[in-house]
This record gives sequence, C-alpha cells and structure tokens, in this order.
Amino acid sequence: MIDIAIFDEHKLVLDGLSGLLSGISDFRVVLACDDRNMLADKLKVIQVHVLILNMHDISVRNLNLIIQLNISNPKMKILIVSVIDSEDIVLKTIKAGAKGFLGKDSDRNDLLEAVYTLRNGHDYYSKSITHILLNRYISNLKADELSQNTDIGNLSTRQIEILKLWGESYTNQEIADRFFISVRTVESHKNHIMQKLNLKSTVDMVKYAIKNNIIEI
Amino acid sequence: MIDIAIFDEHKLVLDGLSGLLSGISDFRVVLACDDRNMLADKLKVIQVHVLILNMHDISVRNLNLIIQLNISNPKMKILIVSVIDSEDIVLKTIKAGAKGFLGKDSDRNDLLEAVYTLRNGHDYYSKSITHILLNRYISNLKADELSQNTDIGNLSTRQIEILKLWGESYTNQEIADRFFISVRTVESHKNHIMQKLNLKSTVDMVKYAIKNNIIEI
DNA sequence: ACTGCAATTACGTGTTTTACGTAAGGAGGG
DNA sequence: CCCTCCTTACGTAAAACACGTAATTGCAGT
Repeated sequence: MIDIAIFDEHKLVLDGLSGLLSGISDFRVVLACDDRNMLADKLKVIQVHVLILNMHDISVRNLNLIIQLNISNPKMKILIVSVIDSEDIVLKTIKAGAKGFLGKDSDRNDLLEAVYTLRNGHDYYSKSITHILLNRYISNLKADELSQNTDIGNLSTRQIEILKLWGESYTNQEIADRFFISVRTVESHKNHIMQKLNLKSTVDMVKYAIKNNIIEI
Repeated sequence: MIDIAIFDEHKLVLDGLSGLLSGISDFRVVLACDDRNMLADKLKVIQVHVLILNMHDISVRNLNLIIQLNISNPKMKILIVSVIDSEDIVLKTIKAGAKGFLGKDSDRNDLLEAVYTLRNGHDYYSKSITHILLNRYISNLKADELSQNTDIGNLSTRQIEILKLWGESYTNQEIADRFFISVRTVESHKNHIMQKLNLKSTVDMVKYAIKNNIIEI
C-alpha cells in the first residue's frame, strides 16, 4: 500500500489527478489539497510515501515549498507534474529535492510507474525530461573534453612543480626550501610562468592551474 | 539514402548486423569489414554517413580507433554497439567521439532508429545507457548542491563585492577607486574575509570564490 | 533606550610577493 | 658552434599581505 498526497492549486485538476490514481488497489490518496499552507500543516501530522505536486509555474515560492517539505518530511518523495519542462526548471526542481518529474508527454501509466518508482527509492523522469537532462549531460561531457586541451605542455617540469606547490598555498619560502633554491628563483619561475602564459595576475595563475588540473580546488 | 559501414571482428556477427539492416530501402551497407586496418584504409576512400562499430572489448586500441576515425572522417557518425555497458565504458566512448551507443537491451528497431537519429545529426543512446548517464548526471547535480552549501551568506555584501572584483584580477587600487575607498580599506576587507573564512592564503581565497560561484574560472 | 555585535572605514608597521630588468651556466637541437 | 630554453639568481621599486588597532555606523535583542 502506497500512501499518496496530492497538491494542486486548481481544484478541478486536483480532482482529475485523484481520479487517475483511484481504482489502483495499491494506492491510497490520503490527502488532496489545494492550499499551500494547509498542505504543510497536514503533512506535519500525516505521513505519506509520495507527494504529487502540480507546478503551474516554477516560482521561487514553489521551489521553496519543495525545499521546506524535504526538510520537514525527509522520507517523503516528491513527484513534480508540470507542463513546463524547460531545462532550467527541471534542474531547479531536482536541485530543490524533487525525486521525479512528469512532463506534458506523460500519461496515466507514466504517473503510476513514477509513483511506484519513487516509492521504491529511485528517481523517475519522463521521456521528454530525460532527453533534456541527457543532452545537457552529454554536452557537458564534451565541453569538459574540449576545455582540457590546453597548453600544460608548454610549462617546464620545474615550472609545474612550483605552480603546484604555490597552488596549494605554500609560500615562496617554503617552496624554495623544498627545492633547495633561493626565494628569488621561485619568484623568477613564477614570473616566467606568467610571461609564458600571458597572465596578468596571480589570480589568473590560480585559475589557469585549476583549469589544467595542475591543482585541485 | 543512408550509407552505412559496419565493423566487427567476428565475421558471423558482422553478417548478422548486415542482415538486420538489409531490406530497408533507405539503407545501403557500403562496407562490412572485419579488419581494423582495412577499415581505416577503406574509409579514406569511401564516404559513409554512419559507421556501426561493435565493441567486444573497450580497450585503449578501440577507443583510439574511434578518435582516429573521428579525425579522419569528421562528418561520419559513429554508433557503438556493445554488450558492455558499464558507466565508465560508455563515458569513454562518448568522450572519444562516438555519437550513439546501443546496449544489450537494444533490438533491431532500436538499431534502425539509432541510425536515423545519427544521420539527422543527433545523438542516440539506448535505454539502459540513458539510465546510466542520467543517474550519473543527477548524482552529480545533487553532489554539486551539497558542496554548494557553504557560508557565502556569512560574507557581507561589501566583502563579496571586493572578492568578486579581486577574483577578476583587479588590483587593490582599482577596487579602491571603484568604490571610492582607500587601498587600505580594501586590504582590510580582504583580511576580514580571510579571517572569517579561516583561509591561510590568497590562493585559498580564489579557490573559495570559485567553489562558491563568486567568480568564474 | 541601552547594549552588543558586526560591518565599514582606515592607518601603522613590518614582511612577503610581484613587476620588470638583467644575467650566468648548462642542456640540447640544428 | 650557435641558438634557444631551462634553471638559477639578483637589484630595485611597487604592490600586496599579516596583524593589530580603532572610530563610526547600523541593526538586533533586552
């Protein structure tokens, strides 16, 4: 038996969603609510497995609702239903803590499947959503690869050694001691690095080192 | 009409794959090859839209093949077919430049759909693969969120303003001019930031600012 | 209204780092 | 052998940093 709460500000839609879920012996809609405040209050008392949230708009208020409910009811899984399925929105709801998202291409079967999936502790995203997320992920992957083709090779090993230590907050003196060279030499190396890479400031040098995996954030 | 090349080291499987594609009037298998070197040679002469590569193992040699072919035939799309669908492998082939991946759950229809999709310039990943990629993406997203729960809020707006400009390689003097305050005050602000965040060096301050999205790399 | 705390401003003093130039000895390729 | 780059290092002046001190302001709690 899966206990479900439904929230929608439009009573008609709320009834419609309830209807879709009725008739399934496994499901029990224990709360159908069209008032934001009432929802939070009721959920302080009753426990449900899955909360279905229909988002007509993805406002800060709605996102905060997700965040708040996740804090107050950590075991409850939140399933977003929305006709809005822009990449940005989906990402925001996921970050806010939603465990599933049904886009406008979803039908009743998807809804049922989503509820089961969430109940079982997994995430569920409808096909249009997975497409969005996937494309973004892939392009991130590819972008990562591209940005990695930089000119670390132009730096000599000594220069990289210096940059590495300096990038981990060692002082020039500490670096000098480690390599048994003078502080002035360390400074020279850094100067040469800056010249070679055409960097204007040490801040830029940190960024460069991070971009090229010479140092870790 | 879509021109297709198929590569598989097992002749039997090669024939099987060819057979799956025959009978479709849109498709023309112009090359079916079981020799790695011959594949590269032939593809220097003939142009195909899609290359289907069956990867029995994902070795460095195979990954390099993908990379090389992508360089020599940039317009050709590479579709990987493999029973191996571990996360690591899929990521590696994508990074190497494959545009699609069919896992062991794929059937003939998926193959046809994948070829069409690649021909049209889009990526195609079978369901088992999308699951893998998506889960990874989502967990990345969530990890990002967690690591973002830091104490930006602890910094005052002025401190963030200073940090922001300094993080973009402005000198103290430039920052001072911008805010009509003295250089010493800018230094004070930076000192206070370092104290508040318990940072030992300016390098750490750059890292902090990057981690908290105060500055961009 | 009073108190306390943090934010913003700023300076003093001494140390470290950076900017820019110069330079010598060594390794390696043409 | 010559040229280039790497590594080493110094001189000098300016900028940044470390650490302490401190006045003014504004806001939150009692």
